[in-house]
Amino acid sequence: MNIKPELCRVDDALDIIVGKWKPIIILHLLKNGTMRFGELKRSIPEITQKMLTKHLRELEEEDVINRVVYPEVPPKVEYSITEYGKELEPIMVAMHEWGTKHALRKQQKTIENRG
Amino acid sequence: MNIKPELCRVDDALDIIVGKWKPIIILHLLKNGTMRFGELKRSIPEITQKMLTKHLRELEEEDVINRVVYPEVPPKVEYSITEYGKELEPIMVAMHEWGTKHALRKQQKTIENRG
DNA sequence: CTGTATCCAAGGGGATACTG
DNA sequence: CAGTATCCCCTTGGATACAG
Repeated sequence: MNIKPELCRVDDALDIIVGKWKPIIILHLLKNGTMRFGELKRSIPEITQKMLTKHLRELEEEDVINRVVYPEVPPKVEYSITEYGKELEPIMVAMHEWGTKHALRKQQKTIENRG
Repeated sequence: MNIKPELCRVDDALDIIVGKWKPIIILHLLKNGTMRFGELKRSIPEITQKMLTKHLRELEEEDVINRVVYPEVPPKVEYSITEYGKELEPIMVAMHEWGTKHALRKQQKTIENRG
């Protein structure tokens, strides 16, 4: 460990990533590049409009995503990951991998306790 | 991106890491290996006893740390990172690095807006 | 289609006092 | 020394209705 705990910036990263649906929003945009509001909504069936809007605004505020409004009727709004936001990918991958192991581990523990 | 958003396990990792003082607790134990309760408390001056206890219990529950009680008076309790918990280090490092950039970026933005 | 506005419940976290 | 026990506030997020 070469990170000094007192000087650590882990929380700065967590502040951006944490939010019930933020990781999955980021993953969708990392994967697809650009998506419309409704497209995201359909990709994440459980999310409410309110939370999708709120999370998107917060991610935009932190320069993780871009928001482009087309002045049409009906409205069309496209969201895309920024170059900067793309740098979150290694973190996502590392967490996904650790999370996969962890889920497996918990599952095995449950089985042991049953037997 | 080879992670399918619908099958993503990022949240499983976040569930373990998120908590006001959890990252810093993990970093201290990654760095020092083994620490006593009071030693951790002194290393994180702002934390309350209640939250330190709560976070330590949760991390123990997830096998990220070990808790060893020495039956002495006064009591002595030692916490240490598990081998499994050590696997969180790459995530911590990745988040710290991104977080450092992000903090710098926000700082520059503030300066721009002042000018 | 892409949002706002409002109300409400759950729980995370702080302050403080007490204990074996 | 290493915790518990209470009380209390604030934020997060869900449900629902409305709007340009």
